[in-house]
Amino acid sequence: MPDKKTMRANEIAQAALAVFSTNGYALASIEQIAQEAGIGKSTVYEYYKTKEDLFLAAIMEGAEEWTNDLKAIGKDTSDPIKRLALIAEMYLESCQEDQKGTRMFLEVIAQTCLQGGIFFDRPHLIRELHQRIVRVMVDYLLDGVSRGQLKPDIARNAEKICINFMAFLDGILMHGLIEVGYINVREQIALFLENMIPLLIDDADNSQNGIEHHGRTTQRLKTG
Amino acid sequence: MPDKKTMRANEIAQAALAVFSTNGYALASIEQIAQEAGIGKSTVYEYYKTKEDLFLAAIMEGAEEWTNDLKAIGKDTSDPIKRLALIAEMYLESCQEDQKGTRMFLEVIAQTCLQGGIFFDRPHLIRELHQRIVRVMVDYLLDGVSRGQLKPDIARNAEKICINFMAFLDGILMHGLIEVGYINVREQIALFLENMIPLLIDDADNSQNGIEHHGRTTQRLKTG
Amino acid sequence: MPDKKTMRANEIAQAALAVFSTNGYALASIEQIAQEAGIGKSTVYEYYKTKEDLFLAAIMEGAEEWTNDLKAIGKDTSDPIKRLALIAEMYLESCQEDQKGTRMFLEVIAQTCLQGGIFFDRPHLIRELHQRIVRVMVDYLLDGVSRGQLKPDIARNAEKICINFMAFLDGILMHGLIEVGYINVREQIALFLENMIPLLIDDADNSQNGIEHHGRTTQRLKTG
Amino acid sequence: MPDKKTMRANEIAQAALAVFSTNGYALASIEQIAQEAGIGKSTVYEYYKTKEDLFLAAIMEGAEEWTNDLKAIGKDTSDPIKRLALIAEMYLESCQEDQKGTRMFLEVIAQTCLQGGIFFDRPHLIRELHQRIVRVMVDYLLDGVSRGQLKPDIARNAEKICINFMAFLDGILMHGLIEVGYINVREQIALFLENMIPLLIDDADNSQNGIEHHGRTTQRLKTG
DNA sequence: GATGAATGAGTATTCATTCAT
DNA sequence: CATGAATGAATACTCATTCAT
Repeated sequence: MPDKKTMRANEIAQAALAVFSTNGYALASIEQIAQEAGIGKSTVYEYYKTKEDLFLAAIMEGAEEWTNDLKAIGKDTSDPIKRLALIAEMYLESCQEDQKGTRMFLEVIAQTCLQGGIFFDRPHLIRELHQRIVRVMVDYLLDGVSRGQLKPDIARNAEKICINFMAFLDGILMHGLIEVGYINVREQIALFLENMIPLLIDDADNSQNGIEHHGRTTQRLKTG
Repeated sequence: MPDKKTMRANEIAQAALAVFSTNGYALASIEQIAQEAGIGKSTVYEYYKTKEDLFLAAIMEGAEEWTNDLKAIGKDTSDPIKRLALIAEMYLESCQEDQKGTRMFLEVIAQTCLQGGIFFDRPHLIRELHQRIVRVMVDYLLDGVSRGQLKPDIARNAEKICINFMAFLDGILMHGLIEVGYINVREQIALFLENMIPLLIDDADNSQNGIEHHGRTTQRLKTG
Repeated sequence: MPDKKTMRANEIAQAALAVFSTNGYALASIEQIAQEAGIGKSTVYEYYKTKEDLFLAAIMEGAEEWTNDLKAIGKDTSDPIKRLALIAEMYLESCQEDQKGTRMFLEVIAQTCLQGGIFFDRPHLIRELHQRIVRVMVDYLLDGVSRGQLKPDIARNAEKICINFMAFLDGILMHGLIEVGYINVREQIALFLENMIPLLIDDADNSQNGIEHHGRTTQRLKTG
Repeated sequence: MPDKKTMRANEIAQAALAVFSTNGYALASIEQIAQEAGIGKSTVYEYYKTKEDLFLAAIMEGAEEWTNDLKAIGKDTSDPIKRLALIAEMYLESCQEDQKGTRMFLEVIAQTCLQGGIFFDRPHLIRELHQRIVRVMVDYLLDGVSRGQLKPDIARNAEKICINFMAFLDGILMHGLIEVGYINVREQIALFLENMIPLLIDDADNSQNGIEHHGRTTQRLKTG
């Protein structure tokens, strides 16, 4: 059970996450965050030494959530294809309402590669987060292979496949952000999965491994 | 032959593009841009009324370049698959040295979807740019179909396919930005193309249409 | 008993009044005002959102003082002629030392009628102040009439008379400002009063109403 | 006949007068003035070394006009009372349309008494202008006296009377500026004259000196 | 003689951060 | 522990003025 101090710190990080993801790091002000958290401006500094620290904490908060959601998928189903679909669904949801997820991703990249950005000279922090997430997804694939649900030869490429998958998801969400109403992100993802899945599974083995027909999986995505 | 005023304006936009893509909009100062352009701070204001205007001009400058490069590919070859590979190559190059392209893309998205961002309440500006680029790529696909080089039934999905392609490319470049040295973007793209190409072509027709074997195409990507 | 915040705000407004009346709105810098108030530049902005706001507050501060002084005269004496003399005296004093009063009046007019001035498109703010002052003076006159000290037929013109009186006072103070040492404002006002007073009083009634001889009143003005 | 250079300089001064009187010295920009004059910004500097110089020239231009108008009145009539009325009329007109006159007066005072103002440390320039104008008016009065149209004993006070008259006129015009629509400047002036005139003339002598009845004079003012 | 182009000095305003209470 | 108050550093933008052509 976390002590009071830690709980308060988390509340503030949550508020910060909301504000940072709405306005971006540069345009977000400590005052705004304090208001969002319902506390005084200087109280923020009792918990975080600098705005950078707070941003970092907010990122960690978000990454934690994200990783947990990702891991939860592993418990929901053991069908690797379903897992991919659920991951896609998770990404989709992250941009459905407030787009918090995608926006933070954006901000993280910006702060990592822009000179003067927070992570510009500590890219390892981000790299670690990134790899933690990749690892979970890779494990899903390898798990599928070891259960005989996925083609054995993808094991070799598992990491690349996952990275490409994530890259696509992040990319399409971003394009969705700037083309709201024009690009139907859900359909785009469904199309992607439709093409991707056959590459992963050994069709001959499907019926024998208790994997349900994946037309449904992607169908579900398409119809929301 | 552009007049002096226009040329100078372009020079400044170029300098701005460099600084904005390095530091991002918020952290870039007019002074920096002026220095980069080798002129005085207030001279910038002789050509652009506000920082926002300048950013817009820089974006347009970049988008123009980008679209031209994209269109040039159409003249280099009429093989649609080669065209895709060249597009991928073009994206790759954009992040190889200075990453100007990807960074500006990042900044544009941020300024479009962040509250208080420059394009937040004029998203049409960006949408138009985006669609202009999509259209060129779609034309390449449809061209391939009409020449019988690509499967006829992709025509229906041409736009979605292109958007997914772009989304992936943008996504992987970004991941590449934060995982420099760890992710080999070139290989990731090669893998993506390897899987994508068979979906586009009608294998039976290959030999008859003078399309060279695409193993080579992706091979070239892999080995740089 | 005003709270701390209000008191500080007043202090700053006082300082602003001093600086604005010395340098005028355009030439006064926030930094100067902050120095005058003995605080940091940005502290000013904790109390006033903009320079305009601060100017407005300073004006109100000044107007408040002015109106209070004017009203105090009503308590000092009930002789309407004496009241006029005291009003004149008050104006005189306002330009004797630092000329704060006249200068602010100048600045207010300028900001009201100059395009781009602060009050140019909200003249009602100033009009209200103006009328508040006129009303007090008019009341003095009407009071004198109802007590039988002034001619009954001036009641009809009371407002015009007051406005002319104020106009003259303001005008002569201004001329005094640019002719320091050459124009003796005190004597000019005395002359004006000398001519004005007979128009207000019913000479026949003087002795009966306990009004002292007004030669003295104006005499006092002349000799300071 | 003025050479080309002088004429151009005058044109510019005229344009400056227009802009300065509209926006005030501080808010007027050289560019605006250049535009008003239909020339390039830097051309202004061919004729006037600094903005201050230009303002000075504009003032002189205005003062010249003003003095000429004032002197013209002397030629229009030899009736001193009529002259006063015409002077009042002249002031009135100066604020009827564009209020150029009053605004410049305002600006001159401001620049004279505000620290950092143009005339702050060369008040003699303004004093001289002022006195030139006073002198003309004084001459009118003395002329009236010497012709027996005005009371002999006002000669002693002639200057004071004129200054008070001017002070009033300037004052009422200013009040008119901030109370447009509420104060009827014309009526206020008429009232002032009504009270002033009897102090100047020896009623008994009127018929003998060919002065028309002055009710008409002020009447004309009242009805515009 | 006229001007387009360039610029430095100046100013309002914002905001992360500190500190006394 | 929480915070109101204070502030310095940073930055977009303006404008009088200069100068080469």
